Amino acid sequence: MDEKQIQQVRRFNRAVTRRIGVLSDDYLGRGRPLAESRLLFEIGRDGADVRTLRARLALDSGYLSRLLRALEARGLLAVQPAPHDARVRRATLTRKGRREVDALDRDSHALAGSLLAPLGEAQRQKLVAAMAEVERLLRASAVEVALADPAGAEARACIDAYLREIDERFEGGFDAARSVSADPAELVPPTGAFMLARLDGEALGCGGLKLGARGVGEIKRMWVAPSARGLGIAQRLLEALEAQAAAMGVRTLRLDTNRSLVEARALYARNGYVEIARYNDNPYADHWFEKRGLRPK
Amino acid sequence: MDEKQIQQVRRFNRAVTRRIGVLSDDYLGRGRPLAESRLLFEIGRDGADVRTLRARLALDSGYLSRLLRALEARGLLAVQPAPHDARVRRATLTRKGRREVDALDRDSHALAGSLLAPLGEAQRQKLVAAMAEVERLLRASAVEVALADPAGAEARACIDAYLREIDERFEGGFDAARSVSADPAELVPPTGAFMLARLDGEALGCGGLKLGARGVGEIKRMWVAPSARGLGIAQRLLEALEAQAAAMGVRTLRLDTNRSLVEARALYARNGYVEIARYNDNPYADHWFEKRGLRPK
DNA sequence: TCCATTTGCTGACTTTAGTCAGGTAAAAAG
DNA sequence: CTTTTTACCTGACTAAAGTCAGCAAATGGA
Repeated sequence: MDEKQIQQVRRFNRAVTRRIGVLSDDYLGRGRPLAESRLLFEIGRDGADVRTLRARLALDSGYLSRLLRALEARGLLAVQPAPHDARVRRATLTRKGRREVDALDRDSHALAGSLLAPLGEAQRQKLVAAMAEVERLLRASAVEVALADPAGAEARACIDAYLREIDERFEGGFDAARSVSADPAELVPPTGAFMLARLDGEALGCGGLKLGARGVGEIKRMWVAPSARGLGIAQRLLEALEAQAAAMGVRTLRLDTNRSLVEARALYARNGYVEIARYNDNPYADHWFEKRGLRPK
Repeated sequence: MDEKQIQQVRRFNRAVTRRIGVLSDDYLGRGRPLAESRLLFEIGRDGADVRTLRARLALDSGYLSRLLRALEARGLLAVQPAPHDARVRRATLTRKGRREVDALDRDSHALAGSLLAPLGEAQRQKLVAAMAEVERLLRASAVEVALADPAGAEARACIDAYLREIDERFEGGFDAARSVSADPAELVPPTGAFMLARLDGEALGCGGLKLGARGVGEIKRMWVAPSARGLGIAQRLLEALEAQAAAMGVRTLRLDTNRSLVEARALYARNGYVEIARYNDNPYADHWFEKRGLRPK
């Protein structure tokens, strides 16, 4: 990795945590402990389960409980058992609590404004654009790709979303029964593998690998959530699948795809897949690709 | 101000404080209080005066003293009177302290690397470029422009730097005695005004205003430190001087400039100054500008 | 039905961060 | 040669943040 790049990231970290960190502590403190402000903010207008809050704010159970009691005592929120499971408790803001959150919101707004205010319009636009880019790429960098159980809840959600999407995009829709199989049961060792991409624990992409005979494997079920496209996630899923395939003895990877999936074709072409003749009778496929010469690293 | 811009800044703040803020606290904590880590880092390999540390870290005198004692007790640093002034005390790292800072340094390096690692080279380059842009513009946004005493230490330093620079840049050098006067004494009310631009308390730009007869004022001593150019500081100094001039009854602003100061001419042209005939006998001036119709807002 | 697990709460801590009111020595000002 | 200011330190606080062990209710599976 380039040393200059790392130096720039470090300068950025220092500059931004100083400027923004300190400012937002001041702004959002509002005379109340920061942890309480963050908690109010995180509960938000719709309320939230205590366990969700614990996970999102990474707080100790005891500490969080105490914070909730303190805010409850001041009439900012109420905690009740959740309807579906009485062990779980749900925190909701009172009217007074919502007013407080509104005030926090205004402060956060003012903080953002105070960063932009000294700049001229041209500089503002540049700053905002650069911030959007940094945010986008930090999101991309936080995505984790890992092996997962294709029968698990997250995997099923991804696969369902994938099937719904191609049913919409393919001319004439899509019926899994008429296509080539890729059951969850096939996508586990020793007959295959399955990868999930997660951001902050939420699954937003997947890809499957199905092993065939004589060192040939097939890529199936490649999908990325629409909200997360353009972050290079498909690329990383593909790389992970290739590495996994190679480790499982695959030397040649194949895949088929529909003419409506333009981005997918571009992805495969970029990664050294070349178009070949039809190798299966999948009625939904219009293009067939192959990449030879995979090696375990 | 554009609401969308503010929303983007807020999203950025959230994303960055979550991703980077939390990460760097974890990384740089290293089992020791964060304040101590920051202090070690700030002392650095060359050591630093205690008062400098106090200013840079914005710490209470007593608190800082205690932090220094704690690190001293663990043999990480030594504090001695400074040679030139025995009230001032200078903190320097011991060998053990330097090893600690090296470790912190490695961690910070690793943190930066961990942000870049999941990305491909193209994304990395984009991220690093966007970070540099954000950092640059946040610096610009943190610059404060305010009236200052032109005889004060900071102002004198800026004016001296200005004179040295034009002595270098003008063909044949520059001799203040042969030019039009702009003594500090003239640049205070009621005969003038003086503005300083500061970043984190450090002066890095100035501009003077000298009042003449019949609502005519003259801009003098416009200068920005080379390290801070390209941030739009001159623009903000000029705007501040114009506002001040208008408030003091000026309706027409003039200035002269040397042919070697190309950026300055562009600045004035951009701001509605039009070139006029020679209005003084300054031997160093090659261009004369004027802006009419100033109004107090 | 019983028992392990999950979820959240309480009490009793510790550590970290930060503030404030003096006090002392050195240097600068008068 | 005083007086004032500067720079730093110490002691005595407080508030915020966080940790840990143990407990009790609800739940789900054996």
